[in-house]
Amino acid sequence: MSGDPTIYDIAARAGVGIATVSRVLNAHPRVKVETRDAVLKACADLGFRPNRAARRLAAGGPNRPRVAALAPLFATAFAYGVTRPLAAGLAAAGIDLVLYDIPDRETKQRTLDRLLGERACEGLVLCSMGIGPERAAQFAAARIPVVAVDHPCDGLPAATIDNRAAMRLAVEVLRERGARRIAHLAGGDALAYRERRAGFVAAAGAAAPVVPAETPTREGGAAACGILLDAHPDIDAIACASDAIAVGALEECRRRGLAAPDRIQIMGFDDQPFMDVIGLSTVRQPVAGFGAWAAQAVAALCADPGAAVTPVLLPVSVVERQTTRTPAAPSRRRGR
Amino acid sequence: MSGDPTIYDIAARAGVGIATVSRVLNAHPRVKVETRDAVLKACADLGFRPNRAARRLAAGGPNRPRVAALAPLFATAFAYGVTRPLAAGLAAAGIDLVLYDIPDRETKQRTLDRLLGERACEGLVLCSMGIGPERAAQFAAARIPVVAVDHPCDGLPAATIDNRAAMRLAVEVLRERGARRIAHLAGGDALAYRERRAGFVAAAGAAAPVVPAETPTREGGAAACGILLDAHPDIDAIACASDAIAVGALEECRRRGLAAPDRIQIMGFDDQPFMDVIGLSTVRQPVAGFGAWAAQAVAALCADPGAAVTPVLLPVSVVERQTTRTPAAPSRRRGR
DNA sequence: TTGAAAGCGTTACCAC
DNA sequence: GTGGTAACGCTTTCAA
Repeated sequence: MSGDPTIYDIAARAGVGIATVSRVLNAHPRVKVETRDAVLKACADLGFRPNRAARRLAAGGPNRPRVAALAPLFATAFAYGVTRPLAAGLAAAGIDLVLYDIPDRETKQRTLDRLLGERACEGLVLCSMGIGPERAAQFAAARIPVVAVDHPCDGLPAATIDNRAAMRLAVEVLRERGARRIAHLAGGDALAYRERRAGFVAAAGAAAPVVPAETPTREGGAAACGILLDAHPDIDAIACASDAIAVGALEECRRRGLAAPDRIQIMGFDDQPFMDVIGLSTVRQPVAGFGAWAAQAVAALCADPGAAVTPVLLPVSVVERQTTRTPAAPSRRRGR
Repeated sequence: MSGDPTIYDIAARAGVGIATVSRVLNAHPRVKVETRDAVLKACADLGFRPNRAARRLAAGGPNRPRVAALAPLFATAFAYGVTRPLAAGLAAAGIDLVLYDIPDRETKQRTLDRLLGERACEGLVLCSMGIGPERAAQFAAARIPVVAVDHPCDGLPAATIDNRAAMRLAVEVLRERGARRIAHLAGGDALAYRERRAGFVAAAGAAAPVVPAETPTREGGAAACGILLDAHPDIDAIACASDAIAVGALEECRRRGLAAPDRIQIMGFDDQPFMDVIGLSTVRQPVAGFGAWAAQAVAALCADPGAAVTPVLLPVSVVERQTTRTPAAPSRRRGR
């Protein structure tokens, strides 16, 4: 009576053999109704749940690999943009995808502990997050390949963009469109946001105003924008750490009667769905490319742990729409 | 040499015992380096992949339930809106979520076959799709609880909305706002779309124009809208089967110089993120509610197959924004 | 219709 | 360090 009940417990309680219990569980045709009911009752009484591992082992099904993906599903559409091609790519490779929403650091560590402790997966995809070297060593020791996406990680193959360069590019475009006093609405602690911020400082100078949004959401963006405009009413352009922040900023500006792009120019980051109809100029990043790369990379590594997976630096571009001034016709500007 | 290689094969090839192979695989400290390398080489040579079921059975880890969710991840944000609370709710219940993207009928059947054949899950969530009675019987026989979301299904607990009534409500609102010649841009074969169409016909009459979009996307919506306007230039309102279709229609109308809401009113369906900033009037459905309900329902059923799970009919409401005429101030209208 | 017993591929304990 | 050898919990013949 220590752990979960097994078919032996059920068999004993129902006064039958374990083979009979198994038959009942598998809806085998030739079982007397009374015995069946007795077994079912015993199952219910004991709260019996068949052990999946034992089942699969005995039944001899295929040993399908499983990949765990950790991502901050959050409010943002980013993780979803990555998830879809990931799911599709893994399915094509006959790999199951177990999705874990990681809202905070603690959940992340707990999830990683579990994955490791229970040997719950044959591969790991990290979306927008990294792991320390000890962790990486643990996974290496457990022979579980790990790849990262949207976040570089020492020693792990990763698909990333150059967030600094991307933000520098955004600032340059804003300048070329006539902006003189550019500010930055930063995101949170995530590395990508910190890099974007660093890129902004590098391009706009240390004196340029930077206001962090409490959360990388519309609400956070609007609030941060309010603080920014109160402190620096003369700002004429805002480079934002994400589209959500940018939309919030845009709303706040409208609320204050500051027209975009004439009075103030606004640049987002991501190019989420519908940003084109909103008319937000933004830095486009290859969201689907992240997912596709991760699927291919982790599948290759699962198939052959020695496979050579090359990290990639995906290209970004700025898409000029209605929140930045027009140089000529709306165009797409190449990135780095 | 019939199936996959086992540790016995590795042991034989490396000239060691299976216990040693196991030690190597688990990064046990006390293994001579040479033996370790020999084992590793044998593993590589034979392409050995440890059997997860056997591992877990022997290691005696927790028998964590697994729930499979089938959803058309598609272009729409709908499935994602459902997925997040589902992932969160299941995680809280200690249940793993395996996500399957179901782009078409064939994939669905194949996936269900696999799930059943391999007994790959302890619970199933169907998003925006149903299963036939035979299927349902198969899952019942396998004692795998199934719940549906956004799609009613005979004999299965489901969370749904009344799509007919919702679309009738949309038509009514449009009428109250002065629309006289209302048309419908329909979605695909999915039941929800068919119901919405039926609701439209019921409210607007069989003579009202209905044009199906090739795909329930912006492109599909724009194309269908073009066809509609060519055939019926006098239309003054369009009730759309989804937000994506509505946005496409809105774009097409703008392209033709038809101003919304003055010349033509447009109503969406879903209330996806950012529809408020686009200003689309739409029928809001409780996307997150679907996911939360499914998590709770399937978790309850996993814990106790006899649990009473009540189907729910979630409320909808129409949100009036800038693509419908204003009655007074923009307001939220209660649904049914 | 049912029971006994032989695996399924690992892990882990116990000797050597 | 390393090799036997019991488990682990279930499915599946094979007889009865």
